[in-house]
Amino acid sequence: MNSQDVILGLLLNRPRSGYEIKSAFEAPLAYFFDASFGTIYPTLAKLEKLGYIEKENVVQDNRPNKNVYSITDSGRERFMAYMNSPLDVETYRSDFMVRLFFGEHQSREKLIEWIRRGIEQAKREVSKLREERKRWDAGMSPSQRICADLGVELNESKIRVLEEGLRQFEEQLQ
Amino acid sequence: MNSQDVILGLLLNRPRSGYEIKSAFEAPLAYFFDASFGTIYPTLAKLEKLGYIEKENVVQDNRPNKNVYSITDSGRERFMAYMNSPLDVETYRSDFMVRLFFGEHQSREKLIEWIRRGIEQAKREVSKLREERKRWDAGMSPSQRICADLGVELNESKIRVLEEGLRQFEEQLQ
DNA sequence: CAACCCATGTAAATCGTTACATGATTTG
DNA sequence: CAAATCATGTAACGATTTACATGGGTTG
Repeated sequence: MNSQDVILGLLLNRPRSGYEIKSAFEAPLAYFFDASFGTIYPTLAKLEKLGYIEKENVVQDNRPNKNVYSITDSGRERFMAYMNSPLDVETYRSDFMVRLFFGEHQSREKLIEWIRRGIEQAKREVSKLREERKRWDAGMSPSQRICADLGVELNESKIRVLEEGLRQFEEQLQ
Repeated sequence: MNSQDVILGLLLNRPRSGYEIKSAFEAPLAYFFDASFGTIYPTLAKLEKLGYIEKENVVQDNRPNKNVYSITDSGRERFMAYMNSPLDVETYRSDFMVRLFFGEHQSREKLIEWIRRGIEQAKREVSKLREERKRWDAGMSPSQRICADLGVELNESKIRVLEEGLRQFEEQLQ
């Protein structure tokens, strides 16, 4: 899976501009894949060159003009080939957890501080995801609802584990 | 955070060869960061050139010789600078979840099949992590235990959410 | 009028994966 | 004797981030 596959998937629903694709990377999709403008625009150019999408320039009155891309039959085929290809292995990359892993090389106070911040951060994330989940709920497919739920659940797991860890660190301080 | 930081962290405990570093990427660390030989060896060469680590060639009888690297004072400083630098944002990249997100473009049967496999996969992962957690438990620091617990918990969350999703899909089939 | 949103792109640099290349030793 | 483990590296390629560059329109 790469940005090509995901962008084709987004264009399968409806034509979009690069800017609109960027804003489609919100929860719940953003939780599992994200791309910046520096990826999106070159990828659109490449997909067009490959014949998977077509560009149409749309003139707007009150806003800058935009290039709206739609998926072609060839693009649909390519997307379906991706959907049936072998799954990539999942990766969860966490600087925060790596630092915890190396926590022996920090003071207990600092570790406690880190964990507290991690908990706060995860709580903010849960609020954000729940809010977005409510906001998009009507338009979500059943499988998208699973994605949204997982985003929330993963963060809640994290909160539970960190709170339990924090409790143990604090006990040892007394 | 990048492979340089993580490798320095591993060398902080004890000197290791590239091959030994690779095998240090097991649970729970591997769950949050991983590196291949193609990353490890060039990174070691770079770290040595930068003066963060030192190479010693160790001759072995029954095995091929190896290059064992130890961290220098400069390397320790560099690692501590990393530990106190701003946190990178976490990324959870999941091909599986992205395909679920685009699930509208698949048959319900296929989706059910996918979700079942996802559940099985997560269960295998839980077994593996629990086993490794038991195996390393004695030698783990308190914060490493948090890492190990989180690996298990995240997978269990995933199993719960997928099982609930599966239930809903199956209901609709009847 | 400042800040923010809309809108598109490029270029350099970094980072990492995969495959290739090699070879000794041990274990079943 | 085959397979697995130990051991080190390179090279090509692909992917992505970050910063740069530009500029119109809207909103408070």
